[in-house]
Amino acid sequence: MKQKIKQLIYEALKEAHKKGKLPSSEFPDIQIEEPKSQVHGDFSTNAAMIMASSQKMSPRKIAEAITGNLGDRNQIISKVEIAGPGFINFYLKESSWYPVLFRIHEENARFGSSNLGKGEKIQVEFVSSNPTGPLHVGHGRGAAVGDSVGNILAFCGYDVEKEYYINDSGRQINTLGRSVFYRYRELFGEKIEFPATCYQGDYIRDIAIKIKDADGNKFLEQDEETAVSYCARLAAKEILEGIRQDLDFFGVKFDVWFSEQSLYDSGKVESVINDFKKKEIVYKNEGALWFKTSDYGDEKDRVVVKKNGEKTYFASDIAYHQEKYERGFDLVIDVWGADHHGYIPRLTACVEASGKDRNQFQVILVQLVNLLRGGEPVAMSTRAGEFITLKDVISEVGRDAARFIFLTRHYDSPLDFDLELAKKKTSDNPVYYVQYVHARISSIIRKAAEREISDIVIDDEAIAMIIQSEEVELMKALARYPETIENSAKLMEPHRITFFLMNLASLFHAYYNKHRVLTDDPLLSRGRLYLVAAVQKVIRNGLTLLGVSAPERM
RNA sequence: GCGCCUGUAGCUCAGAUGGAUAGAGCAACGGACUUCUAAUCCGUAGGUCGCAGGUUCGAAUCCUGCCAGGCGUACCA
Repeated sequence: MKQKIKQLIYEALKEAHKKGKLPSSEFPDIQIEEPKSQVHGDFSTNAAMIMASSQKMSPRKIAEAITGNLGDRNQIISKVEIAGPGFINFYLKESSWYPVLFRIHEENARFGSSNLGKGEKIQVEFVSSNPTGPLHVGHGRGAAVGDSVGNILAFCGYDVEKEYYINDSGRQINTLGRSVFYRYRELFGEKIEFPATCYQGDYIRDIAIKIKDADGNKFLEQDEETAVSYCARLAAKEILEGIRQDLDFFGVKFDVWFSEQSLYDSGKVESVINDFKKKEIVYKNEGALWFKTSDYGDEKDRVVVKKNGEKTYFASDIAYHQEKYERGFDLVIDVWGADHHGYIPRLTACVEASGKDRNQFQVILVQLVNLLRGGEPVAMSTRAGEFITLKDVISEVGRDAARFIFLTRHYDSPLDFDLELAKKKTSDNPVYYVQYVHARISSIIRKAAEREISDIVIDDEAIAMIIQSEEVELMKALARYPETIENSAKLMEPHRITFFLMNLASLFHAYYNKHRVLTDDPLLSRGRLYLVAAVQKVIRNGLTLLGVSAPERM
């Protein structure tokens, strides 16, 4: 709709110039806005004000030249006025919104999709939690954001792959193995002072018990290194399986599970380091090998190989990100917890060193989640192994509520997640508010079927019945959906969709309370049913992008 | 110290690329179910957009400085 108005204005500008009303034929990019207040029309433009200096005319004179030459072939405008310093306000006819409804019914689940991405290959990597313990709430937020961003980008014509990076190599895995091994020995009555650096959670003991049940005391007789390494492999596999299940439970699916260890096994890490040596962007100092990340804007250089010969986590990260581009991605998006933000410059450096542009790499930093219960912080001590896992949260509040709440904030701001609030089935809880719209409309459609108006079809007479101001507001909101999706994709901000849905829901509930859809007048009923069914389709469409279900009944 | 993020109603937060009188929800108060689901709606009240300058027709939004909070600043992951 904005585009249509914009086009009309440009045509008017050309026309006015042809008639000699405007001296310059240079027309800048004008903006069409939806005024906050109804008294300023359905749309307004600042075109006249922007052009004041280039046309060397007063804004009001320019505005007159525009309005005087406005053509309206499709008869969508009911009134145009010039207001304030030179705004031009457009008032549209109710009927100008009807095509939006036609499109929604025709495109249904595809409404709002686009070819913005033109098939560009994007990888979204998220969660990527170490397989040393279960997922917690923070991972849940990352999962909800990453999954949804992936959905939205795919909807906008990008070729998206979702990936989970498994940190199954290095010291933390060794620590995991030792943790399990100590618990295992304890099971045979050995008194062990359990190191504070080891993982404390009960799940470690559970794995030890499994090993004991399967293999008995076999590992007590082997040398420690072999036993630890076995425990590590088994525990990591076990925990990763749990993570997969939790994510599945949360409705998050990955296209690829990528193993860090595989980068070592294939020699990729080694070859990247050699490559960097050849390019002389790494150097030796005090026995360690450093990457000159400061040449690429990092505040200082970073170690790739430690003095003791061990490779740092950064080493495999360099290899990993290079490998991503070799798979043909035009853009790589990493979703990280905000506490990792110091890592961005050094990874940007490695992307640039690999010959890629720095804007082919983007990081979404998701802020912390504070878990509350009834307004009080929930004690979370990883060290003592006392924490509420993502699985606990989902079991308690439900998948839909959890996912929706994670997306009710810009990822940039910290989120308070209140378990009591998330469980509440009232208007405090926005999920149900939105889902309720879907259920209510489903109910209306069922009732309509009983009255044998099962086919939601439309004709000119029926649709012409849609004239109430609440109905126009609904249509205006629906018309905004495609641009909401587009902005959400461009900025990678799923919460824009969440807020759109809450707003649409609010308009619908108000309408529902004021007007009946099914009335004694069949024509009116058909028209309203058509409108309401469009609302339902858009609600379902949006919820799907967020990974939330759209129930028929509640 | 340096870097990143945040500061908008009592609380939790929206306000992309500057637009007209800054918006929701919760909490408070008062109303609406013989009618398609009251998990809903309507109304009232609530503001120095952290502070101070600057840019311009016009600033919550852009620039500078300051204040407050969070996070980071490892040969940890």
